[in-house]
Amino acid sequence: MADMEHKLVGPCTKCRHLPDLLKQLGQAATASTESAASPLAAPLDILSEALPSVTRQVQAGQAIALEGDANGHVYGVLSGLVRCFRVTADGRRHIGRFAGPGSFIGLGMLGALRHSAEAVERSQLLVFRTASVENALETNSAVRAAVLRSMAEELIERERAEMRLARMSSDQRVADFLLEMCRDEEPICLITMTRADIGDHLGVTLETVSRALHHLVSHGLIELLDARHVAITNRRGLQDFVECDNHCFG
Amino acid sequence: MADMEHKLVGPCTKCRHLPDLLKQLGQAATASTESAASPLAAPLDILSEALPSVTRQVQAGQAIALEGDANGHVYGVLSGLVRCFRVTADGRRHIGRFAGPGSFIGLGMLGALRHSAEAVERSQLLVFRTASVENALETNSAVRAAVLRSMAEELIERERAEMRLARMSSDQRVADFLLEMCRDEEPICLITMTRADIGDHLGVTLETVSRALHHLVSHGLIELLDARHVAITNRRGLQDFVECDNHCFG
DNA sequence: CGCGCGCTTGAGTTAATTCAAGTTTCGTGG
DNA sequence: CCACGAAACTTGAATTAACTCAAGCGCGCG
Repeated sequence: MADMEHKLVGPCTKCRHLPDLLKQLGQAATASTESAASPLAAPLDILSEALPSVTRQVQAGQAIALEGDANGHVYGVLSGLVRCFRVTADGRRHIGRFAGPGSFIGLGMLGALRHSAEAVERSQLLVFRTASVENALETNSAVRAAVLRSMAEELIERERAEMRLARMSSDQRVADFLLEMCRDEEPICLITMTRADIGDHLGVTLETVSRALHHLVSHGLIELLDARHVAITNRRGLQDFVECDNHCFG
Repeated sequence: MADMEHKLVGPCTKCRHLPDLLKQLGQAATASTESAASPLAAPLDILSEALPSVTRQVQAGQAIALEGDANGHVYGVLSGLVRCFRVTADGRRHIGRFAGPGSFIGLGMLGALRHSAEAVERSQLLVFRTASVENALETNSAVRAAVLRSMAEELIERERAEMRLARMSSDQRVADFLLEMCRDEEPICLITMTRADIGDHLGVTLETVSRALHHLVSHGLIELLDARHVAITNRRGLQDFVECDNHCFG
């Protein structure tokens, strides 16, 4: 308790007590403002302007869609986080991706949804009709570009995940996952999913995720403020570790 | 040239000596003719009719494109097999996919190619200019549908690969891989890639691939006629094994 | 304040790897 | 056409990374 105190403050409740650590890591909060002026409008913005949609609010843990659904909806994530997963015949779960703000679920689904979707945390969704998206694909050049771009981005995301699964040690998988989740400069990152979620995404057990996180801590690459708050204290080191040969420490 | 001649007779040189096994497995050679009447024209056919292209012949082992290429080409595989791979900083290779007839390489590449490509066996390619594909996307509805369909199919392929990597034992990975490679009814299948290729695709070592194949043999699911010729003697059993809980035999 | 879920940590086990021969297959040149 | 060498494949033995099982802790929620 007492030793936690100096760690607590920032974007969220916990982080508010940590201005020193923030400064020490030297990331200006103002740096993020420039990203607002994006060169290309975000695909989700384009779709929401061009097409009719309804917003939907879902609570943490709530189901959004089920694998096999052919109800003809495409979802855009406005805020929060959604896990997209499948369950195997023997009951194990694989989380194919975590869809954060700006991501789509159900694009190019070719008939039926291939993953179930649940909110990891409270999330806001934009719901489109698949038919209207497909229609706009024919008539609206901006929508076309947005959809193609999103699909290509999803492909890139999957390729990264594949590389992790095929070629990395558990420690490296967790390290790479952290880098993917905490893409912005902000060094303190709130991990809203559980260890089991992370494990089911990375193809390892939840115990292994826990151990890997602590390995990263003990090598000075990250700090765990509490179970859900990770400070990336050495981003460069993390990146090197992911790309490096010796997969696991000591 | 002359050595091509004898290949036109049957599926392959080796298989000609195995008519009894073929009959025994009871797959009528005529069954495959119906697939010629496809409901939708194949994406590659559509592109080749709508766009200018040049054909390119590549020998086994020959490089087709390099990761990072921004030379603006999209490749369609007419015949043969192409491995699409990356090499990590420490020199290990990951084969993201094997592109067979009908597959595209470089669609939706968003700037630069994300994988190098090499022919596994002698292959025929159709080479398009990326710019002309992108142009047709705007003006040609059939091309649009074909490209979207191909991208969606690639996504499905990757998802299957991901599931394998994340959730299957080495025996199951190899079993599922065989099912993916030998999709047609034809029970005897020529595997043109090496064990190392398969291993680099499935995220296991080449020794493990070899062992897994022999496990499958000893459980009566497949037969190895020689190193490269696999007979799927129990397709249903293979499928069950892939979906089943007990990942590995004995 | 207590209960439950999520997280951590340890000990023993196992699947897959690494290393190391040995064998087969294939292509090439004599 | 055969012999040779290289590449691919197989198989075994020892090692190790990750898993399973199990216990204990801590935080948050009712």
